[in-house]
Amino acid sequence: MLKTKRRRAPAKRPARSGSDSETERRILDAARAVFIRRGTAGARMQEIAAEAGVNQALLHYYFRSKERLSGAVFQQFAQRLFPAVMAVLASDRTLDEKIDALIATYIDNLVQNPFLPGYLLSELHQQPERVAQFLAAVSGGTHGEAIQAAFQVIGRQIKEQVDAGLMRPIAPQQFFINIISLCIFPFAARPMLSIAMGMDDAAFTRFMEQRRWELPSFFRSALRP
Amino acid sequence: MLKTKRRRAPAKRPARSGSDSETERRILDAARAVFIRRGTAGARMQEIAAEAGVNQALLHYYFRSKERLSGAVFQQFAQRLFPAVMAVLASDRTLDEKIDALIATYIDNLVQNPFLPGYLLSELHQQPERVAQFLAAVSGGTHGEAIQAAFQVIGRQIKEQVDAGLMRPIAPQQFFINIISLCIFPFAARPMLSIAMGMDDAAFTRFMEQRRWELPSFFRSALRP
DNA sequence: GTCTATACTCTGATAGAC
DNA sequence: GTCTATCAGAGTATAGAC
Repeated sequence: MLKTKRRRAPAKRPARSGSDSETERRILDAARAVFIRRGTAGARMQEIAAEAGVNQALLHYYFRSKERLSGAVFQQFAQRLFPAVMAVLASDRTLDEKIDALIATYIDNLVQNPFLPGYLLSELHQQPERVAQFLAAVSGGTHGEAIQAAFQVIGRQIKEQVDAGLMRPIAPQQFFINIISLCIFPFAARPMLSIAMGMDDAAFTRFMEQRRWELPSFFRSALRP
Repeated sequence: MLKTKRRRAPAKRPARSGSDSETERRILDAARAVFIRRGTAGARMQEIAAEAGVNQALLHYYFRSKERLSGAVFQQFAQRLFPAVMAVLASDRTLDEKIDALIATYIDNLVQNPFLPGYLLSELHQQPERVAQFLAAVSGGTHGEAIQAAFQVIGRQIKEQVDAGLMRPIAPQQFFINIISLCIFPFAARPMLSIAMGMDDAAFTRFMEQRRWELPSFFRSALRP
């Protein structure tokens, strides 16, 4: 006998033309919360339904499948931080100003969304198909050209500083990754740090406030000639 | 009618007295590989069995449940890097020597286990019960006293340098987290970086070689007065 | 110790009433 | 649009032969 085809054909979908319905928004909010704390693989549709205060069938009515729902959530999260960072990189500010702005942008955003790094890193680590989705989400059709262009600008600005004897040479990639490492890692590793250093929530908050203040000079100092 | 009790009572377990059997080792190797690439929630016992070249029943013969198998794997990974780092922190080297040794220890180990950070961060992020297990694994009965002691030593060493006018002041926690951020984050974020900066495997390797070489002076420079 | 066959539970998804 | 009831498949775990 034949195995039944894995899943049925697509069917009607809610109009979605005008504004998203209140219910749809509630479901998305709940989905964000649950996917972020369990990861896509560990999340249960039932838990999302309960958190949204609706029943499980409605999730499928609005989003058709767990796959699509998790995709929608990932998409939103992937776009959360990137545009602001790109705006800074591509702006016409000086390199020093960009350093300050990058650190402020990252830390201020992540204090609002402390679990974003853990979620995104986990998803990208565990689900290779997310990689393409991430690229599409962040580059919005530009195929990463904007990113490469931004790096060229940074590279030029670094060279100017180096030639003027104001900075030691560093590859733009190392420059950028040093900044985001210092900003993002403490959030991604928060559970580990909480253990190793005995930090409760309040201590972590104080720690990040101090960090937001000290990082710019730490980083600039590192690049003095 | 009664619902049957969730799971049966425990039963016999393999002797495990002497050396681990060849099969048990093969299963653990396969489990490590699968858990690291799918995460605990996303891993399938069947995939582990296939990768080990045995069948699924054997996994339960040796490890009784997915829960225990994943616990054993997590335990091993949690201990992988920590002892070496603690040894450096607690040694009687100078602060400068410790900086070099920490960076070398982290990067050399992670080059061998590039997916370790992503796995550990994901697990700790998604499974709160892992937190206690992690603490137990890394502190091996010392209840974190060794960690706190190591931080006190670092704090004292920093103070000596500061008093001698050789270093700008920094909290030991910020000092340590700066180092591990710069070392660990690029591995944890490798999928993201590969996209954003168009790095293939070879490029990433070159990038980390350069980094291993440059980070010590970058970091020391950051702390110059 | 290792295998095959199977029991049992969970979970995503659908049908159909309202 | 929303709910209840239910299905079908996936997934873990066990029984029992060898």
